[in-house]
Amino acid sequence: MKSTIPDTGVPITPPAGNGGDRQENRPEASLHGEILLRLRDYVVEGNIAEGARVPERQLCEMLGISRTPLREALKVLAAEGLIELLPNRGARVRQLSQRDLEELFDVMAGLESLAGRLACEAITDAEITAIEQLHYEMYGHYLHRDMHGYFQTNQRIHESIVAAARNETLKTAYANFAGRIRRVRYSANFARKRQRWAEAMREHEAILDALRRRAASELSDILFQHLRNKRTAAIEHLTEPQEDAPATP
Amino acid sequence: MKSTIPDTGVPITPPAGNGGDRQENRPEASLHGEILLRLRDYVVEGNIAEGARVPERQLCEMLGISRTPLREALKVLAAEGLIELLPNRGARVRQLSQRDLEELFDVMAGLESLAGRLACEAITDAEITAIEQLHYEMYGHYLHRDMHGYFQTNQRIHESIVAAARNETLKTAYANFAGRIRRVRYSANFARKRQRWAEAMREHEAILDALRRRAASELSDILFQHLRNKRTAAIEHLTEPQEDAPATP
DNA sequence: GCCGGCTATTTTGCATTCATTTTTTGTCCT
DNA sequence: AGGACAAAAAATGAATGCAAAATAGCCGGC
Repeated sequence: MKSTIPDTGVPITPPAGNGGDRQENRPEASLHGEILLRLRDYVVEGNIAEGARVPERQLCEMLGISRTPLREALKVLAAEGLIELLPNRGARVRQLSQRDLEELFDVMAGLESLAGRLACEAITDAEITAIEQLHYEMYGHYLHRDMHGYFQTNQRIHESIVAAARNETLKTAYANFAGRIRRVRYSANFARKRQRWAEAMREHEAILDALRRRAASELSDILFQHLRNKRTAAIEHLTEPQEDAPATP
Repeated sequence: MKSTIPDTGVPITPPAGNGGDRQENRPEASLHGEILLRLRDYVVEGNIAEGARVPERQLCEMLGISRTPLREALKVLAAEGLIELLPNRGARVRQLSQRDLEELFDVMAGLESLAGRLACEAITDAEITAIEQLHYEMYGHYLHRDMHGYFQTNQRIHESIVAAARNETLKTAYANFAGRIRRVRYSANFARKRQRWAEAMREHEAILDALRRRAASELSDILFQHLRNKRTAAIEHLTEPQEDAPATP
């Protein structure tokens, strides 16, 4: 796997003194960065139908910019897996097949499983307490059949675990994959089955228990299985959409 | 988290019939795709010093193209984490701190751990046999103190496990993270310590054993720990570079 | 002699323009 | 009327041009 770039004979070397360089990390500073953030949200929120062709022209006037920064943002979104770029035929919102979803869920499961493992090494008692708090809050939502609140709190719990892993790289990757799935989650709220719901609560209790004991391997297993079950519920839901549980008033 | 894109009132909908659309997945078809592949290899192979500023101008004439496709490729590489783009100050090869490396290794560990878990569900006997074959081959390299061959075969084993997981999404993510680390691996070949080497061999045997028994959780644990140990060896190596084991004749 | 401010040059960011490719539309022929 | 071909229209891909920011070079001051 050798690089095919013509060697100019001029080795590229650093400017000899860039150790304590300031970083200036503000993606929204440049226009393409701004565009990237807005477009990403726009896509993740499901404003564009799956597989819909998105003419650059139209997006340009929507955003009030020229095509150059837009195209740069599109390339990045494609790299992130949110859209796909067909040569000479424009950008489309990526169509997720059932298989894609399964794969995504499994990867998410792996990442959360990892997060749990790492969290056991670094999490503080205070953080555990905070998660317990969220857990009770979620339990309340469960009792009140408040799906929306339940999901929101559930997400915060999982995010807390990821945060406790003290790994920014993991956190970023997690956010990326979560974004890809969120598109689907927006249109279809799965896991509405009562039975699955109760099961999830029990699993969450097991998670907390393992976390308290800092049982890394065990927590890793539980988290993986928990996400695996979520996956199953999600796929089932997509296959035969309707179920019980009326929408909250 | 609401999108900030001005709503033109015109909902974007798909062209009503794009189910069996042909896909045409050839990244190298377009120029920016070609550039992307070449630049990525170029960076991964370590041809540019860490933290080196890379003027667009220079890269353009190196590649014989204009700035537009180059800039698009740079944006993607930045999204992949290989380089970073400082606003108004150009692209730099991403400087990996020790912490970054630790994080990357842990994420890799998580992904391989996941791969092992999934592989247990889907791997065929033939695939296991193939991995055993690689294992013996690697053992030969070990006995002959052939570091290069050892590493190469080692890598093939790990790739085989990932492949056996039957998850393209995972495979892609794995390749991405591997690329980020490979940069470092190119400049510094760690894990040269004899003791660590022997340990790694034992771990590999345990991996094979668990794989044969399709013991998912167990394999997951072993793989994670294996990568964790690799991480430790790598970090140690970077801290105090030299050790025993002379270069192969 | 060294540091700080000012100007000139370089470099980046974005818009615009040019060249292909694709898609659409219109026409002709069967 | 329906389909095939061809030309027009539109969209994408890449190059160029222009404004703003950053870097470097220069001069003066201390």
